[in-house]
Formats: sequence, structure tokens, C-alpha cells
Amino acid sequence: MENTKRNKPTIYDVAKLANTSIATVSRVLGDADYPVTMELKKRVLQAAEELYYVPNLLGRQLKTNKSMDIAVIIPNISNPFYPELVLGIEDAARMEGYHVLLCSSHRDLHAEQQYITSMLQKEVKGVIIASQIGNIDFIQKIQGMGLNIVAIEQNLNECCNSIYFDYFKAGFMAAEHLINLRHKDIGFIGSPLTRENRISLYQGFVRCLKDHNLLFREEFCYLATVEKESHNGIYEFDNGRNMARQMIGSKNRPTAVFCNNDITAIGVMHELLNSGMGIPGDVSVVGFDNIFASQITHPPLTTIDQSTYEMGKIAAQVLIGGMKKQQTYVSHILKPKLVERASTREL
Amino acid sequence: MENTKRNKPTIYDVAKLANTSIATVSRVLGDADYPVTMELKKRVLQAAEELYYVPNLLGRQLKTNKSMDIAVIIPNISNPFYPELVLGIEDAARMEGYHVLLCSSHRDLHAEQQYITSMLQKEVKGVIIASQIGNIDFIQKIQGMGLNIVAIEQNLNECCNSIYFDYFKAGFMAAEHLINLRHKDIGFIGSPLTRENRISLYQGFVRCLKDHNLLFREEFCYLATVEKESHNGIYEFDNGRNMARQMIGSKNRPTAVFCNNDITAIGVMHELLNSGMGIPGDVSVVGFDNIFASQITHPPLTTIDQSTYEMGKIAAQVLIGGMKKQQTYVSHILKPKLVERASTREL
DNA sequence: GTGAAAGCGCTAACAC
DNA sequence: GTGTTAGCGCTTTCAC
Repeated sequence: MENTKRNKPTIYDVAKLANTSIATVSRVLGDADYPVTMELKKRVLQAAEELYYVPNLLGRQLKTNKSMDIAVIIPNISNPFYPELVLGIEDAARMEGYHVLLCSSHRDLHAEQQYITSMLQKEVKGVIIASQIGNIDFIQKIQGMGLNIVAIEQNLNECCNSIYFDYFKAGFMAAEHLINLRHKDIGFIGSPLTRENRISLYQGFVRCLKDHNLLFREEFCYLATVEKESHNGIYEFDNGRNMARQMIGSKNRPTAVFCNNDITAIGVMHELLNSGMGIPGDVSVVGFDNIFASQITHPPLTTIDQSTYEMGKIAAQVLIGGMKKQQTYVSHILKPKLVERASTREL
Repeated sequence: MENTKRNKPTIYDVAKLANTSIATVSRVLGDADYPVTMELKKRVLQAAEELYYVPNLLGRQLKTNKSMDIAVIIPNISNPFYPELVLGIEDAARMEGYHVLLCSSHRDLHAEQQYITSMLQKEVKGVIIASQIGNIDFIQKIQGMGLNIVAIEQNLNECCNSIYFDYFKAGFMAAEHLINLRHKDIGFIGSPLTRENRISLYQGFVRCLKDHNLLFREEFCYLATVEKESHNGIYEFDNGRNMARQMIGSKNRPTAVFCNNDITAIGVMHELLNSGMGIPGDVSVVGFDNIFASQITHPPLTTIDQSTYEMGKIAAQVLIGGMKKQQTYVSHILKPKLVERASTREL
């Protein structure tokens, strides 16, 4: 039932078998360059092997207070954006010998804080937050208690290390791409502008139009009014469909649209296709994220890459690298990349 | 640099502040129903709060040998099949107060075994293996060392608990669905039949044709000859495209095809569409897995659901429930479900 | 070079 | 009811 009886050999067993002290065993198996006679060392190694001994990490960590675990808090692993991020984190972590604890918050603030408290109790090296904790006081408190924090895509650079993505630039690039293709009537489709990053994306988009002396027409801006948290993105998909339907129904239509994430864009394409419209023949579509699904749509979706894997990798490196000593927090900013596929065309 | 100096309050600090003993503190904060006077209890609670005290899990675990962590080993979280599985595992785990350590093996046997050894060292409650460890001796050895194992989709039911999916039935159902739609020339497209589960799927498919007195034509069976492990499924997608191209090029064509996973099916649809063929007008397509992407294709893909989330949930429950006491291993078998969408039609 | 012993933070006998 | 103490498995002084 419970794994309560310990049946694994301890350092004592090894010491006894090798006819030496536990200190020596610890030195041989742990500290690489501590002077121990060849002969004794060999005996210890052999004893350890014979017993299938592996040092108990709990004992070690309790003593040394050096954890080899990091945690990552995300809303939901089945939302297609996060697997890439987590993979990046995990790859970087493994490279340094760390393990990663996965925490899906389902965007529940309470769950998040509970997770963080747990991590505190486990003395993990630190946690990467890619969810909406948003509470600076809380962050500072737990940092004070010795937990390293790296924030991804959050407005927390004041109080911890953070990895950022240049959303403004991304929105700008999307618009620019369409303008370069001679589009003039360019629409925007998305979820409500309730989060910092969405707002920046939108602002970058609008700014680009302005810079090119194109007026941005309110009527070409299709935004959902309610936000629903969805399991895996199906909400965004449906939202894309709904907004597209609205767009198709109106008398004036843009010749190109930028969607604030790939799944929304896929929903838009879906509905456009359903209405007999061609992509990019009748409408060019640009997405945002460059999730895997965006390359297997028909036609493949032009989108803005967020370097999600890269982001995770850097986050883990920053976290593990540790930087508590100097009191200045680092803030990485990643640049968007345009991924041109077949859902856009020159007008 | 290292989180080496401990700055968190311990049970001693709380005891001192509350003017009592550590035993009492431990009792108040741990064991729910141990008799302690109201007044003392209150003092302890207050002291704990004042110090922001949270019990150190390492100390506790070292003492009690009861871990609240489980691990899951998968090939790669960015392969769209796994997020759902992991989510199921995590949800079930959290419900019981457990945390999950994510281990991506990248199908590297060495990495897998290394992960398992690490888990052994951390005294995790157990590990869920959804990757190709395949080595019964190894499993038995580590089980002997006290690690619970639950295998997902693997031929290991002899030596540990396992969660299975009825692949044969799934293949059978796919064929049956198409036969019910009056198709007679039914093809099969997939990756090489190198794994147990793929073989069962295929056999179920063939069996159904036989049962309905339809002959299965070799020429309608399009299988890749080489297998490449892919990051996120792009290999399957390309394979689907390649096989479809082959199919389109031949003089005899099936009127319907069953693909051994959704991504392959999406690749097939892609190529069919590219060649100007209609789905399901010219060819009906059935996938397998029911990953998220399958519902946002155009047309949405008819597929066989593998209850991935469910699988993860059960795996975690079995693992946490623990069953070491009785020496018989349990083996859950999940049933396939047909998800009928718009990529298939009556002939 | 090697070993004895203290102690990381906690729980659970055991004594009172 | 409450406190004292041993000890989980380990590392690391400090003696020798």
C-alpha cells in the first residue's frame, strides 16, 4: 500500500560490505576528487555495484540543501502552445541534470499559489511561471523565502527575472507583411484584449497601419466579447469561426485578416472555406504563434513565430544559472519571426 | 548562486515562538486528530503563520518514506498525442495531492533508464511509463527495489500494472464504419508495422474486412518503409502526404482509407485536396487517436478515439492507489470509440 | 587517508 | 496532553 518499508541499501550497507566507514563511501561516490587510496576506492565501488546502491537524494538534499528540481507552472499542457515551451524547459533542464515538475494551474490563481507553496516546501531550485500569477507582492514574498522565479510573458520584470516576447513588434510585422502584399483593407480577429500581451500585439498592428498611412477601420476589427478559458483551444477555434461568419456577413470585407493566435486563424479559415471563399484567393489570413497545427492546415498558415521552444530553453537556463547574488534581474526579450506560408498572397 | 543557506523557519523556530515543543508543533501541523488543547493549538498555528512556516517536505519524507511525487515517462511532450495523456495523469494526481515529474525520453532507452534510476533515488511513489522501455528484466529489477510501475500501451502486463487500449477493436471499428457506408475498396495508410499496437490495429482492420467477405487488396495498403522519430508529428504528416501521392498516382484507388493516426490522416487529406480531389466526395478518410487537431481540419476528421485523457487518469489512479500488497497486477483495457465527423460519407 | 560524530528538518515512540 | 529523544540517509567538519 504505502512504500513505507525501506528496502533499498543505504550508505551503511555499502560501508559494511566494503569494510570501511560511511564517510569514505560518501567521498568515493560523491566528491569526485577527494584523496582515497585506489584500493579502497575500488572496494567501495564494487560493494556499491554489488548492492545496486544508489544514493538517496532526499538524504543528500536535506543535508546540502541543493535541489536538482525546477517547476514550471502553465495553464494547461493540452493547450497547443505549451508543449513546445515545456519541451524547451525540459531539454535545457536535463542538460544540466535537473528534473522538471509540471504544474497545470488551469488559470486558477488559488491552484497556482498552492503549487508555489508546495515547491517552496520541496526546496526546488526555482519555478518558471508561464501563467497569470500577476501578484507582485506574492512573488516578492516567496522570493524572500528563497525561491527563484522566472516569469514568462508577464508583467513582472520589476520583481524577478523574466522572458519576454516582443508582441508589439509581432503585431507590427503581421501588418507589414500584408501591406507589402499590397493589402489595404486589413482586419483583425481575436479574443478580447484583456491581457497585456494581446494589447501589445494589437497596438503593434494598428501602429503599422498608421505608419503606412492606412486608416484602421473599426468595422474590420472583430473581437469576441466574452472570454472563456478552454481546455485545448477549442474556444479560440469557435471564436475564429464566429468572427469570420460575422465578417462574411457584412457588406464591407477586408481582403486580409490578422488573427491573434493560430487556432483562431484556423477557425477563420474553416469558416471561409465553408462559405466557398478561397484562401488566399479571396482573403489572406495571418496567424500568430506558429504552433504545430499551423503547418498542416490547408493551405498552410502564414504566421508569426514566437520561438516558444527557445523561450522555454532560455527560461530554464536563466533559472538554473541562478543570479541571486546580484540584485539586478535579467530580462530577455525574444524577437518575432515571420513564417510565410500559403495562406497569404499578393493582391 | 546556490540556494545553500537555508533561510526558511523550521519547526524549532515555531516551537520557540509558541513556547512549546517541536513534537506539539508537528502534531498540530501534521496529524489532524491528535489531542492538543485548543489554546496551545491556537498558539502554534499563530506562530506558524507569523513566521510563514511551511513544513519542509524533505525532512518529512526522509522520516516517513512517503513520497507525494509520481513520474511519467513519455517520448516527447510536443507529440500531440501526449499532452492529453499527461493532463489526465496530472489532474488525477493533483486530486490526490501528488505532483508529477515529467520525463521526455525522446525514445532513447538510455535516457529512460537514467530517468528511472533518478526516480528511484528520489523515492517517488512510482512511475508511469508510456514510452518504449520494453525491458522486462529491468522493470522487474526496479520493482524489486521498491518502485511502482504502471505501463501504458506496452507489452508488459506480465510484470507490472498496465493500461491497455484495444487496438484490434479500434482497427475493426474503423473498417466496420466504412463498410457500413457501403465502401468495398478500403485502403490502409500508415507508418511501418513495427510496434505491437500498430500491428493489432492493422490486424483488427483486416479481420473486419474478412468477416464481411471483402478481400483486402495488398495494393491498397500503403505503408512507409522507414520510420523516423519525429519531434512533433511532422514525420507522420509527411508520410501521409507521400503515401497519398502514391495512392493518387496508381490506376486503382480505394474509395476510402483508414490511417493509423490522425496526423497521417491529415497529411493524406492535404495531398488529396492538393490534387483537386474532394473529401469525402472522392475519398473517405478515417484517422486514429482523436487528437485535438482532428476536429479543426477541413472537413473535420472522422476518427477513433483513444480516450487518452482517461487513460492518463486511470494510470495515475492505479499507481497512486498502490497495490503492491497483492501480488497480482491489474490490467485495464480501454475501449475505442468512433467519432464520426465529416471526412467520411456513404458511397 | 580515514573514521567518528554532528546535524539537515522532520515524525513517532516513549516517558511523564 | 505535552515533551524528550532517536533516527530517516546523507555530507562534512574535525580528529587522528
